[in-house]
Amino acid sequence: MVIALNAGTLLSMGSRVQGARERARIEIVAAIKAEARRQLASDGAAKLSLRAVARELGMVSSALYRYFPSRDDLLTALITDAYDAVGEAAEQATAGSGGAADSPPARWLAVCRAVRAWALEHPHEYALIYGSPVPGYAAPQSTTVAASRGALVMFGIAQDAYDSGALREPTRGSAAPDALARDMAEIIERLDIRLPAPLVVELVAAWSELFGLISSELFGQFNRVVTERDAFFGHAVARLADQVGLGGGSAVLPGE
Amino acid sequence: MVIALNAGTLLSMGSRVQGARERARIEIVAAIKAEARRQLASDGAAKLSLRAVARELGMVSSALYRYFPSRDDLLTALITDAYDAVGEAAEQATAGSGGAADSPPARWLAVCRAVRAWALEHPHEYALIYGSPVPGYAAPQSTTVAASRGALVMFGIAQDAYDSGALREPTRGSAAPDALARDMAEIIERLDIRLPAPLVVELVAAWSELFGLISSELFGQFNRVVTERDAFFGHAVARLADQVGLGGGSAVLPGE
DNA sequence: CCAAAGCAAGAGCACTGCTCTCGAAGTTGG
DNA sequence: CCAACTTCGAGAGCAGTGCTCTTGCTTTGG
Repeated sequence: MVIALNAGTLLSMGSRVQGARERARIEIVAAIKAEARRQLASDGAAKLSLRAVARELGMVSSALYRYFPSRDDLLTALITDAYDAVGEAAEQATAGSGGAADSPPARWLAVCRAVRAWALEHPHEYALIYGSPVPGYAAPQSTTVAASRGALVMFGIAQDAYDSGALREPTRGSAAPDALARDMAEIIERLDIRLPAPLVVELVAAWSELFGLISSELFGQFNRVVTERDAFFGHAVARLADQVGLGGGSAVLPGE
Repeated sequence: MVIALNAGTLLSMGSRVQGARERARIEIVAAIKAEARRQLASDGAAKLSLRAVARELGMVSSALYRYFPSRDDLLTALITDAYDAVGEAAEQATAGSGGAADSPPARWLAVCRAVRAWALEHPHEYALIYGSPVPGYAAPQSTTVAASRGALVMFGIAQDAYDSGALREPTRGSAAPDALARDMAEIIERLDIRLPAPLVVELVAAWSELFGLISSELFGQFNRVVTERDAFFGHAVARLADQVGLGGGSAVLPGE
């Protein structure tokens, strides 16, 4: 005896699911993604097989195409999820253990460590988003919002430090070239932050370099070169913090 | 009428090729690699197909297995070649235009630009070596020698600067943790350089971060974020130079 | 209650990496 | 010079892949 709910009501209620059909659909989509993630973790993106996923789920391969029109679409879904996961890891790192009360350098370090930890735990998912993009495949627009989540955390830390005056101007070396002003203005507006453009340049560079450090470790560039990875990463990341004006001078970093 | 040459003589003469058979073999191997590189450039590593390579070369697919026992072996060969290519690009950047006579910061910048330029010209080959490793595949020991070629160039620049006293000690921020001393000693010995361990830590970090910058640009992380890529890269790399003690203070960088 | 839409299943196409066998070439020692 | 030996190319074949199309069945909604 279900009370009549027309489509309009449902739409206005947002996330409420109507029939058993749709309920089954989102469950199946979730099951497919879960199984795909499992195979991704064990064999890597290149060996992710639609047929194998279907087989494991007890369905025939062609049925899977009702939920994901192609293999790349499945991968895109996983990519978006991965961006969300690393973004959430970063956010939780600032929220936890004192959270915003901690000093900006400590939060910076915590976020970097959290991102690295996530990457080490989910190497193939990390490779999916920060490694080489699959075949000729270009990440669709939809992923960009999820992608900026992590960066936003870093920018938030810098914003707090800047607002409280704890940020040293990063004027060492040559200043940021004027050509970048337009790009930075765009970023500042889109992320709704209030920071000077030169600082944003440093932040973007630091964010990018952070993934250089993580990728190098994860993709084997440090094999037989760096064995004390925790110590190396901690030091390098502290230097990145210094580069953007955090943690220099009097502030004492919780060192290795 | 061929003068008798036994195996010993040939071995002692090194690269001399004997029969038409071996001559043909190295030619065919080269042709296979060339065609594979062509397909790599157009379709990416994941779509590199042994059958397609063979087809294009007018041979049957099974014949190809006489030269490369598996697809991964072909990829390994391409990886080694790619490491060599980027290493050579880096070396030529220091050799050309004044070469060692140029100031260390200028050479540093030139090398970074050369590596980036090579990456932009050969994105798929770059992805092969600095992107996510293919499937579950671990790069064999043989690639490590070629891999260190590029890093060696950077270390050489730092060495020259250090020897001539032009290097500022990079003591800003926290010092490198002691745990890294062992790793750095190993690097110093293997690369036959004479630099203090803390400096080597900074160099390794900078080398790693350099590939973060390049990978971010190449793998789409800068899409709709940074459009003035030359300017951004130049600035970020100059800051990396500063980080390792090059180019700070009085030296004037040929800025953007 | 019945048409419409969503769905699973199967067959099938073109492709892949890789193995095995079988003759034809090339190489080498007597 | 020729017989034994090795290397090679070609073909067939296996197991797997992404993806499409058709055929019925079930759920849904007017």
